Amino acid sequence: MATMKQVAERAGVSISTVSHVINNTRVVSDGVRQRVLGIIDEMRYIPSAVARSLKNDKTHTIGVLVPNSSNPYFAELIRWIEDAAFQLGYNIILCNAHGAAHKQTACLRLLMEKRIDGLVLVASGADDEQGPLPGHETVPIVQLERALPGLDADLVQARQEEGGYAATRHLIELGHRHIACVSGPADLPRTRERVGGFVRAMEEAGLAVTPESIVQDEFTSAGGHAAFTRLLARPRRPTAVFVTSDLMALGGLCAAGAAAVRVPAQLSVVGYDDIAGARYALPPLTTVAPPKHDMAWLAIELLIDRIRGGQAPLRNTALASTLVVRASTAPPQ
Amino acid sequence: MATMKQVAERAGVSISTVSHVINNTRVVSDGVRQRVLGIIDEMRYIPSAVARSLKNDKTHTIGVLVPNSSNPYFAELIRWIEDAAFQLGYNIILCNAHGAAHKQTACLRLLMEKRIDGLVLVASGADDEQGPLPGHETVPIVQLERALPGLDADLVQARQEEGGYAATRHLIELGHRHIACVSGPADLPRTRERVGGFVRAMEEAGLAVTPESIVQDEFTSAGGHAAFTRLLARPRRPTAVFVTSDLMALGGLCAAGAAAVRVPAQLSVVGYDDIAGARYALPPLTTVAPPKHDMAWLAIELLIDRIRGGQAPLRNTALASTLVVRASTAPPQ
DNA sequence: CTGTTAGCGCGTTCAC
DNA sequence: GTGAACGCGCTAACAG
Repeated sequence: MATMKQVAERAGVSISTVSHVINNTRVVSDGVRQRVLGIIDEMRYIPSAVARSLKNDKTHTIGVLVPNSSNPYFAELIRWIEDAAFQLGYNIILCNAHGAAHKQTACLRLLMEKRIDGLVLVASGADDEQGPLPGHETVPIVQLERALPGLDADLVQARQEEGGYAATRHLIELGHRHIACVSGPADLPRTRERVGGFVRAMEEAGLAVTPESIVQDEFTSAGGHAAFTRLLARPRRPTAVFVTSDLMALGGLCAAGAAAVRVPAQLSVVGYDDIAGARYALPPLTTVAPPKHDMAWLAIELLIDRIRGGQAPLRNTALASTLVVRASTAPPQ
Repeated sequence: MATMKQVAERAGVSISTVSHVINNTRVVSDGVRQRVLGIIDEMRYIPSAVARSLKNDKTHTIGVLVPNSSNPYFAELIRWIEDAAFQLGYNIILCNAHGAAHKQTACLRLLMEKRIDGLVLVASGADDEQGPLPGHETVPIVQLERALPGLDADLVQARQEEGGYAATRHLIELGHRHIACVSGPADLPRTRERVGGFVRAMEEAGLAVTPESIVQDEFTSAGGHAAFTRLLARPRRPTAVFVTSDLMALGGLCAAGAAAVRVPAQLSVVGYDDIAGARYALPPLTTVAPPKHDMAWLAIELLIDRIRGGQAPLRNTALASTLVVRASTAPPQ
């Protein structure tokens, strides 16, 4: 790979002239400029961002650390993050923490070595297993979706509790009285808040929330399938279910189909996340849609502002989600 | 952020001693080693991979360029790629080309500036709009899934034609005679090959493939939905459909449900890709499963071998896919 | 308008 | 067992 020095020699000018031609950082006579540009092209010279980074102390690279990038919800978020970052001149390094706080720490360490300019963190693991984050003091962090207990960093999230509330209200307004909630593991904050919204709506409507109103399982389609299977086997089935994630809800719809329970005729289902698959589920899934695009952009804009030295006080932005009503909900029979 | 020099001063040793302590690259007396390690910890020193890269001409970073990372198929592939790369000591920079060859070129240019050690390329755009790839001469490339016409690089793929053939055979063996194919745009090579397998199986079985046997639309759930809607409105409906992607098939199942066409009783459906959503579709989707995990690992291993200077002749590996039979296929009524 | 030069943080050769 | 010094490719301050 050609270097600036080689280009300079070949063009018969100094290194700095080449540099200035490339960066438009001072006036260069047109003749020289053309000649240099020609040589650059001819030698297929590509400037080294590595050397540039060493000099400027900026890599124009943002780390993105998520629990699992193949989860459709995160995948969609990442796509918008990449989009926003790229348009603003940044690349992203993607890491999966696989739900384990220790792997999260290991990834972060590597990202710090690579001298990322900033980090978008969608935290992994339960709160109580969080270790210290290497390098938090030196690199701006924006937390997405979930706040880590001891971490002083900007936070962009959607109002989870409100979403759970809206979803449950929707079911109540349709006339449902016997409503269950299928949720992921209780040690994940987002899940907990969504369930909180469910409980609030229920109590507000004077509907009882018993321990068996809430069924827990893994935060996956398989988990949703299992939870629904248990739920539907009960002697007294609910007429509606609020599920704390679309992935689980999709698994649930599948289980309902297998059990010959018709949705929404016999059972209404509301999901959460509005992943792409929800729209084409059978029936199309009513769900709570967090503003993924806006969250991603806001997170990146916030982060880049910090990277540029923005000293605004810590921001904690909670965006509103919208209930998307499709065909999986209807009045009870 | 602390530097090696600062650590050295604080520890009262030379820079090179610190370096050797960190890299275990020569014997250091135990007392000094411990002291240095202590200071490193105390100062929260983290070595700079940027400086290291400049020196060694290696970034331990791999570029991953895909059409759209939020597509579940690519998302799953990326997850395995990240996994493999991380375990072998590499990070990935993720870029979306959004199906446009020119954006692909732009991304690649940036990746070259960042001096990625290698590139995993899932090519975007139609063949005829491909421009030259900046820096192909200097950086090893492994193509995944799809070969670019003029590009001499290793290729890892799954046998598309064979998959289309197996899917169609499955339908034929179930007793179907009137089989349609719903495919993505014909200018995408993968689609074309899958359709090729469909045609071969049909002809081999003496079944006519007429122009109207093949319905084309966008490579999305919406496209699949639209294609199925048109297909099901025909006076003489097929009894089975081979769909060239799960995303389209899922949209198709949704359309079938809306048209009150029962799957598989009235219509068998086979998809392609085995994305996570296929397993929990309604009914669970029979589909062709490319070995995503193996493809990702093979691609990364090949790439890293090249990065380390491997001079083996160009490898073109085509892995077998497996037909996963679920509940969306059955004999015709 | 152009050239010279001093680092950026680190690995490595050579000398002690 | 340890240190001094050079250079990776580039930017920017300074000099002309």
